[in-house]
Amino acid sequence: MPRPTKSQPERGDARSRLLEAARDVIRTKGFAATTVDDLCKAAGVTKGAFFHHFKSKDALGVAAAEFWAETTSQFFEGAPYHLPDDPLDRVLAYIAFRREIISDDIPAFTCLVGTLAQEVHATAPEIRDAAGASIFGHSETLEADIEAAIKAREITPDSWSAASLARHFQTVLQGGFILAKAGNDPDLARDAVDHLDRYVRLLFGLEPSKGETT
Amino acid sequence: MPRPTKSQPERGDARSRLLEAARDVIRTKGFAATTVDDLCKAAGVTKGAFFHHFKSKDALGVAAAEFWAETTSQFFEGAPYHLPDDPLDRVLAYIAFRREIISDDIPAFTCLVGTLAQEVHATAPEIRDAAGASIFGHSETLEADIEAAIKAREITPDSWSAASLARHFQTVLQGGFILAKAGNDPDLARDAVDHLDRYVRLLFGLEPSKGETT
DNA sequence: TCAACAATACCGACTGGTTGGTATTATGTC
DNA sequence: GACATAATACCAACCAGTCGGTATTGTTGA
Repeated sequence: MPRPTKSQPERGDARSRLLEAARDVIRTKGFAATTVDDLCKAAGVTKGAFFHHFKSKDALGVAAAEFWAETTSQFFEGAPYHLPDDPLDRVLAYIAFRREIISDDIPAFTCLVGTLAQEVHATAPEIRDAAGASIFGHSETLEADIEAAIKAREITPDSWSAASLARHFQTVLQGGFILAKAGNDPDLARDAVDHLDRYVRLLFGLEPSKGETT
Repeated sequence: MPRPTKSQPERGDARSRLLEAARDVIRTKGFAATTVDDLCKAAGVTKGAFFHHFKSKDALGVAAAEFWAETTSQFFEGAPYHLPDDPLDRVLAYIAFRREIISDDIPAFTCLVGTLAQEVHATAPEIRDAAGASIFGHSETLEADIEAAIKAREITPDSWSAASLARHFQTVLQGGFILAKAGNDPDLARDAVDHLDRYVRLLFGLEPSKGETT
């Protein structure tokens, strides 16, 4: 008897299938333009299943943001940029990693919660706050390494903090995603990350990296 | 006989009233969540007027992006950051100006075409391209000053160009808008601009600015 | 071990309201 | 009266959400 495959829906996984569908469809079409039927079709479930697991479309939006926070934090926890002994090397490895995972498919590398926050910031506070928690929660995971790098490299920030710089990483990434979408060109996101790399090296008094051709 | 006021609609201005309404409503609710009736109500016109001037909702989206491009380019042409004699001073004055115009009302200072591009990048190429033309058209207006600053300050960019740095200005601004929305706090956009200011000063070998408290 | 029951998961037809868009008519201007 | 502009009335498609019902899984007690 063959084990059930992932594409063959199995009883009990409708909720997670819907969340995965939401992650993919909303990044492509946006939240408002995505219908409940779109999500059901993409997940291979019916409307009954949808409203069994989520009391409204907005509730799915919140759950999708939370799902994104969980899955991405696991993904980044397991990523190799934590390996270097030197904290600044870890910070630069994070930036290099973020550059590497920019693929050719725009919806595949852009940020669900950035999209959600942009779209619903004034109309659906619960979704906005869940999206914000994901973004700022992730930036907080960078603060310790930045703080350690400041100490290890013996620099004295003029008027910025580890927390502020960590948030700026997200700023540049989110902005890079917008430009990539506007220009329909993933290279624009890569350019953004290259400038971020250069900024951090300048802040810490390092030589510029060689590999970039912005 | 009193002159007609702006709030009293006059024959012939339905189109521009709709474009102004689109600018304000779409920045708040997003494009997909904004209905044609929303726009008619905000503009004080009827549906007949809407579809007289725009053959579809998407056509209005394109026109709104073009309207944004026109009005913002006029706004920035008339702004005082062009006054300094030194080109790098003009570049830094641009950044300072962008910081100044960040108000407390998020929809009032965020970017219509960034919102549009994010939302419709994969579903409405005409709107996306009109939005992209606005963003990249604006960044191109900065290139001459950056280029002149490179020459005047006799620096040799390691692997960046004036065009790439000009685009990065838009990256940081767009990203700052996303974080401001996600955190529901305009200060997050101001922090982004402060980091951009610091980056440019570092690139050109200047001392950090004093006034910031990021 | 197994019936009896309960809880959970899921299905899909249906509904009431909304949406983008159209057809027709009215009005002001040259 | 010809033309652009704009108001009214209307429509078919679509939307989020409901509801009655079924299938599967879990629990309980003898």
